[in-house]
Amino acid sequence: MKHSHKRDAICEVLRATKDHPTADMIYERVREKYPEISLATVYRNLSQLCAEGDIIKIGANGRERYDIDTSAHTHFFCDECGEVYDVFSDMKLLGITKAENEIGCKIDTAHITFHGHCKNCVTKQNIV
Amino acid sequence: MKHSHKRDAICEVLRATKDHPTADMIYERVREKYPEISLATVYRNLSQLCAEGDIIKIGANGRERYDIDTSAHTHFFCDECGEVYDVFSDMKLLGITKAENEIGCKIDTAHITFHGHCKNCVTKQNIV
DNA sequence: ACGAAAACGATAACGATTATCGTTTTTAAG
DNA sequence: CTTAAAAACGATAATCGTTATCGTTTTCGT
Repeated sequence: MKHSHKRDAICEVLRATKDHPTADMIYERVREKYPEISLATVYRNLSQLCAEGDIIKIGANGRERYDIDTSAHTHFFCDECGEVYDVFSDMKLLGITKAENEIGCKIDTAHITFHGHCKNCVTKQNIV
Repeated sequence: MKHSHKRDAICEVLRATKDHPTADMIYERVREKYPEISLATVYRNLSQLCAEGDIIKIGANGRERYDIDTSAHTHFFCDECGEVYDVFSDMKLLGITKAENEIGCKIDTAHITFHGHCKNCVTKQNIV
């Protein structure tokens, strides 16, 4: 729960945005305050923050993104511009028990992600 | 739709299994028929097959896996042994329209993946 | 103030994937 | 069957995101 100055600055960057930045986006933004910071430090602290449950990692085609909001919510990936948005509406998934019975497993979590076109990209399409 | 011999062999490997192999698992298996095949050829053909919609890629922590079953189904990832299983039970997700309204987007697809412990690993835990 | 522990920066290493390029195989037309 | 163009190939270099190493610096508790 105790953070170094640079680790704090990384959290600060994450708190200041809703765009789910990648490691090097975070690196660039922290450099405004700590121009000497190393990319290794960013990665080291991001791993640590994940391990301690302070942030979450959301994988998107080979590139990890980070979110400081660890509450239960869903992510929407725009396939046009690549942006990632939070969705806080409650989602209900029916059929989990049936799935567990089908393959005899114990399902701990169901990960739901949406893909499509965000507000901006939908209107852009309308113009074209 | 027309395939080279090696591309056919890759499809054959995928047709013969339900374990969603990674690129180098496929490489090893195709080598039984074509010992001289290059890993590059495996990757090249997998990309092509994906682009043509003959197979699908399912990303799992930095390592891609491939599935020749392109019908709508869900995947279960065992967090203990790393196996990936198919789930064909129908799933119903309620709240998509609410989510679209919340952020003003057009949701094309909802990706659902399950995580937990598979049959084998659940029983293993009981012994311990 | 001092020693241990934690954090750091630079950079090498890593693993998965993609790109390059010269050679071989397949295909289609004559 | 020959031939020329297109497609596919193998070897390997390159790329990209991430992790590991290591010697130095900073922080923390006493």
